[in-house]
Amino acid sequence: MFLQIVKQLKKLIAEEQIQPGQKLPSERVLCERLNTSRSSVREALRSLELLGIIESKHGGGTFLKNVGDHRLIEILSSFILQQEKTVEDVHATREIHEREAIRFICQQSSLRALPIWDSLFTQVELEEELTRETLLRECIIASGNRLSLKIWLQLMAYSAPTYKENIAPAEKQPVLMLLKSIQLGYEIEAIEAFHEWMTMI
Amino acid sequence: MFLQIVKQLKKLIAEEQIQPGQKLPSERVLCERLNTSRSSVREALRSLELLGIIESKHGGGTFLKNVGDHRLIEILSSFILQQEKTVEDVHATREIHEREAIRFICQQSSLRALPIWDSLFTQVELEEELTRETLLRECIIASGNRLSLKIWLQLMAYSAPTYKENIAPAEKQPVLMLLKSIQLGYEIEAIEAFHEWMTMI
DNA sequence: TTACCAAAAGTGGTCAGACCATTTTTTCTG
DNA sequence: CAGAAAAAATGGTCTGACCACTTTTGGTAA
Repeated sequence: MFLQIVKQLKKLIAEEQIQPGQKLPSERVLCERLNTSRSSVREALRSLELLGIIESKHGGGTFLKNVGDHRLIEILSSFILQQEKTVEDVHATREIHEREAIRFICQQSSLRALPIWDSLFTQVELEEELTRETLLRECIIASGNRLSLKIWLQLMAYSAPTYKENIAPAEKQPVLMLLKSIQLGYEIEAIEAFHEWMTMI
Repeated sequence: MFLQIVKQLKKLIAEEQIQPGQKLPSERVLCERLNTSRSSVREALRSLELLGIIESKHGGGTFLKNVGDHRLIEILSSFILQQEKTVEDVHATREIHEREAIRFICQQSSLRALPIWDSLFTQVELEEELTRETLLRECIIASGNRLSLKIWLQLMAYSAPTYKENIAPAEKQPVLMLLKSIQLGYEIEAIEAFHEWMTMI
């Protein structure tokens, strides 16, 4: 019956045309309309909340969340990680996503034209605060693959704290090379600069 | 507190070393051990059940399910895969892992020497049963990154049924090229053959 | 002893009610 | 009309109860 209530809730959301951000009927109303008890309704609601499909505010109500905010991929990633998290594999897999993002950007001239590259270039030159994590995240965001980004974020959680530190002056050169190569579409050079920089850690 | 209980349950499963198929403590025991009420424990359990992580049998108990049986993918598809972009991302991410596996193998002569390549080569030539899925899986297994394999297996669950079909005679050529290129360490050629083959679908 | 069956205990499924904390709405007061 | 106080609504938690089903236990008969 619990799964049935989840289905009924999905149906109700569709029928009532409840949009993201809007409020769902209260728990007490739901258990009347679905002809069940509040406990059962709550079990279904909490399940949907774990998935990030809805959000409950104490005293306020239950709201439908934005589609993009779903935590499904996050949960999926965290479970895949839990099974096999050999440190080397986590790093290797994270780098897989980083390298492919850079490759993809080099191949797509439209992505290389994004204002982000100029911005990053300037940041490095001016020695503003910029971490490895930020830089790599921007690369993957620019690649436009949101799933890859979500997976990378999960993998990143395991990586060395070195990534959270600001980029040291000594590292400026390879980073600049990396950015310039990406911006010009030099795939091979970008990946090599990327490798060189990665192995400095 | 509900999310906290989910965490505590995951922790408990890890600490007690409960293996897939084994029984979890009963709801009444859990709410004592976690110092909470049965309702709260049930809300957490039902959430994990919706994800397919556990399974409750009426009168029997609650059991930890096999990792492969998780319904994460199923849930994922029913909730977010309705969006075009998301589907594209899944395929793109799967191909990221496939390409990087091939690249890595090409670069490591020790991996290219694995007997699996001769075996696959023979299978294609003899027109034995061989699916795209099997072939790609063998590549990723050979790359030695178990985490990448796990992620790929999850993503593979979405892919077209075409992957489950045997490789047609017309496709033999690019597949042979792919295998030969990998075996010889011709990275560029391998990836191009791989692309050519992928786009045939 | 062994096989079988019934009773008992254990367990998840559902429900009802209560109380609390917080937010929202209404009402009252200046 | 504005602001504050009261009331209502809402989610969060807990307790106890009963039901349906399964597992275990114990005893009885072959």
